[in-house]
Amino acid sequence: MNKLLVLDGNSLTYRAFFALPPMSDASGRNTNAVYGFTMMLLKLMEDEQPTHFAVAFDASKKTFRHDTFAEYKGGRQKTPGELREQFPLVRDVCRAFGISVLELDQYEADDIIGTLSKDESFDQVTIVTGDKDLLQLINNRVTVYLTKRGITDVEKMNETAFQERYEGLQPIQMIDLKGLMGDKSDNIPGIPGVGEKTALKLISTYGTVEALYEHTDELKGKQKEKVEANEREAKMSKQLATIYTDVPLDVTVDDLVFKPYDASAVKPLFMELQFKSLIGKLSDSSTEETVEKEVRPTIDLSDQDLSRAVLFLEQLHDDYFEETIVGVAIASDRGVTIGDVTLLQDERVKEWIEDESRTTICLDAKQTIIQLKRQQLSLRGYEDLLVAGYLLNLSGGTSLSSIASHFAYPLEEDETVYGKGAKIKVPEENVFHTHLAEKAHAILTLFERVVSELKENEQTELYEALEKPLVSVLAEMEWAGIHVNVETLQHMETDLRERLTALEVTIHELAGEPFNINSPKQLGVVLFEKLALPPVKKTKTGYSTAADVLEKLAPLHPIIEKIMHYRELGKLQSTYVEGLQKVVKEDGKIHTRYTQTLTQTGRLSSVNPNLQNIPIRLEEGRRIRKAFTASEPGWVLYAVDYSQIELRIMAHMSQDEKMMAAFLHDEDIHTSTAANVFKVANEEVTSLMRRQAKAVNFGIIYGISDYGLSQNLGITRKEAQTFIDTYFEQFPGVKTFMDAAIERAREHGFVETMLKRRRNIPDIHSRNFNLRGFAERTAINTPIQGTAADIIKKAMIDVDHALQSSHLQSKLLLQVHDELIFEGPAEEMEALEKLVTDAMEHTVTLDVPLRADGAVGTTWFDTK
DNA sequence: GTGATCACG
DNA sequence: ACGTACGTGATCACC
Repeated sequence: MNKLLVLDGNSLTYRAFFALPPMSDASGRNTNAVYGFTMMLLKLMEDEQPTHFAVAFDASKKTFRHDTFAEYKGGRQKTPGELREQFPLVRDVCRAFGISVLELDQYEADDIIGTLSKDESFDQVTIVTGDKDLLQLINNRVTVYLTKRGITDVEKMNETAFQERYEGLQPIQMIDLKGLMGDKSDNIPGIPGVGEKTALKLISTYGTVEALYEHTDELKGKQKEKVEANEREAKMSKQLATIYTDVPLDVTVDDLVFKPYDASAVKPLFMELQFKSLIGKLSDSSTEETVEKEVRPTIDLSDQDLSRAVLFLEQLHDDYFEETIVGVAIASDRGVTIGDVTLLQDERVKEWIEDESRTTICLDAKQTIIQLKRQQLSLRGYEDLLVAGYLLNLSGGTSLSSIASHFAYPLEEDETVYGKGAKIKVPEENVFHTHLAEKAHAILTLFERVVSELKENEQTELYEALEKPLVSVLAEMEWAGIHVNVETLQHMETDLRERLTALEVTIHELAGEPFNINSPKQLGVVLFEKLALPPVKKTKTGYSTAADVLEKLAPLHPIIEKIMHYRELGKLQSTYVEGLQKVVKEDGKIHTRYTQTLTQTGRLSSVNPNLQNIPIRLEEGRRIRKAFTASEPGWVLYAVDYSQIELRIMAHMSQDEKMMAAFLHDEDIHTSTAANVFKVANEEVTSLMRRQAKAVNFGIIYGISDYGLSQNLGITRKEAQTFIDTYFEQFPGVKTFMDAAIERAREHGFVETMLKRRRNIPDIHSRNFNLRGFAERTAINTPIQGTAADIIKKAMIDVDHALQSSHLQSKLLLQVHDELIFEGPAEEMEALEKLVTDAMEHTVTLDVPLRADGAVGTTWFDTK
């Protein structure tokens, strides 16, 4: 059986050139496109095992198509010199493998491929290209492999796949489709205003362009006009798109026979091109022993140009306290060096990393700093692509791939290279090293682009003075960790286990049967079917058994109270008592990781474990905090939080007179709000009035609605609405501020914080009531929550500077949104308290004062 | 992997 | 009439 493999040389070389970072050989020739093409070649030879093999190239001069249409392929970007000079090398590689190189004056590679594909001496023909035009050649003998993103990945298109993609059309109808829709990249005009959708419809109705023009009387309106006015263009476009299959090739089938290649013929060329890692892939096993394992550095580490270069440390999972480094990439304008973790111990590399006079561009500087610390290396001058990209508030989150796609930079997904889930692994060396090189090069290129977009947004200072310096502050906090007394947790575990077992027995007795209390489904059946309690609320999947529902049911059955208690203790046990013990490291500490590039508002988040949601509201849970202590004998903890920071920001931003006055007079804000809303003196405010005013104040920050407030206070919507109306009457500045925030979002499509942090709010114009309502509340909440985040971040940097220039040993350990937790020698506490509260209260100046309150304790529990 | 629940600011 | 409070992460059950 004859099997022909034919490659579109131009298309694949172009693809490789743009997909790979620059590479060069010893004599300075560019080789990235040759390298990519060669990888593809090796893979195809192995996968396809062809009996015949050819690579077709475009003739460099004009083709017969230009006689038909002078502007054919007009408006194309000139081929860059760095690419043009690589074509001869690509041909050399083909010849070295014994593959026929075909090109012919006046014809394009497409036509040569078309002609070969029609030769019935081949039982099977496989065409590899990035050009969809070639799909017209598909039939039961001919398959087209289209290149996808990346180098060696292809999409295999046979008749079935084609019809699936093009709604039942025959492959040959591709030319009719092109006739109508044209092709921008080849400058084929088609019919203006007709795109893929319309073209597909017309061709599936009439079959061909010619048939369409015999039935134009069946068309209507604008479409009829457009089609009729462009008959000449459509027919010419079809002609241009038609691949010519009678090229006078002077090769015979026998000329194309492909035999196992002679590795000794290829090896010298690979040596010359410095494709050392590819030599190992050649089929002759005798060559393998001579291959050096390491990828040869293409850049010189002592080079001056490395004053700004990328250092990228690859991990398979994100926990940089646990994960090993699986690969290292160093990239500059001069090229890329790839290695494994041992590269970091190379003396030249070490010196380079620790050189304070230079800047290291990182994808994730905090990850890099911590991983280097684990290797006893320290990194000072850094840039952080993810942190910078985060500030652009791109849709789809912050990642290398989202930043790449924002700038239309092609990059293979990690998932395609490493796999996902349980099967995630480092692929074979070539694929892996290519991917590392691509990523490192992407980081280098994208960083500059992000920086210039930040400048356009006036966010340069936000990055330079806030987010960037915060990275190393967070790294220090994470590295320090917080000490946990595991014995305390063990005692709680035993105690809770007994109480949970007892509760479980009681609940099963009350239910009359054993069931899994932790299963909302089973619990729903017991409560609402067996015990016939009234279902208050439903979820998508069934009855709701959430806390607010249980609260309403509590008076109806004694089991409810037990379940509520069981839930409370169960949560403490599994999430905190057991969960925290699992993440205590050998040093007796917990090292959380802060995510600086996740939230939509600018807050941090904390993972593995989350130390920003340690219980405090309920006494039972609050005891968890007894396990958190200082790390040295004689040291204590100090916790300090901003008092009402969000409402103070609201007062400042809204300039509401009454609200500002309350803070300027240092009044209790909820009492003051209550006095205004209920129109009584401050002294006459009852605890119920204060509680309700507090709920209204929270509602204000969240972008209030009558429904939300009524749910929170357990009152009717009407009553809630009355509260809101009275509130806005008393605080008209707040109302004006809220309306203005929504208006700003409508006008600009985004809202901003005090320090120019941005959040895009596309849904503000939605016709969907829900989405729009949500967007409006976001427009109100984000500037407030986000400004609070700006302020505490700035305070952290100020505190860090103040501590560094002091004689104090105290360290910042944790941040919990509006609260900072420190540890230090007991005798330092007075000085620390002064230094910290001073920095926090004066890091920015608002039109109302900022207040920070703190307390010292031997455990976190005691800092109250 | 998703949804429900609940811990925090 | 519509059906929500803003922002997170961990655990469990269940498909």
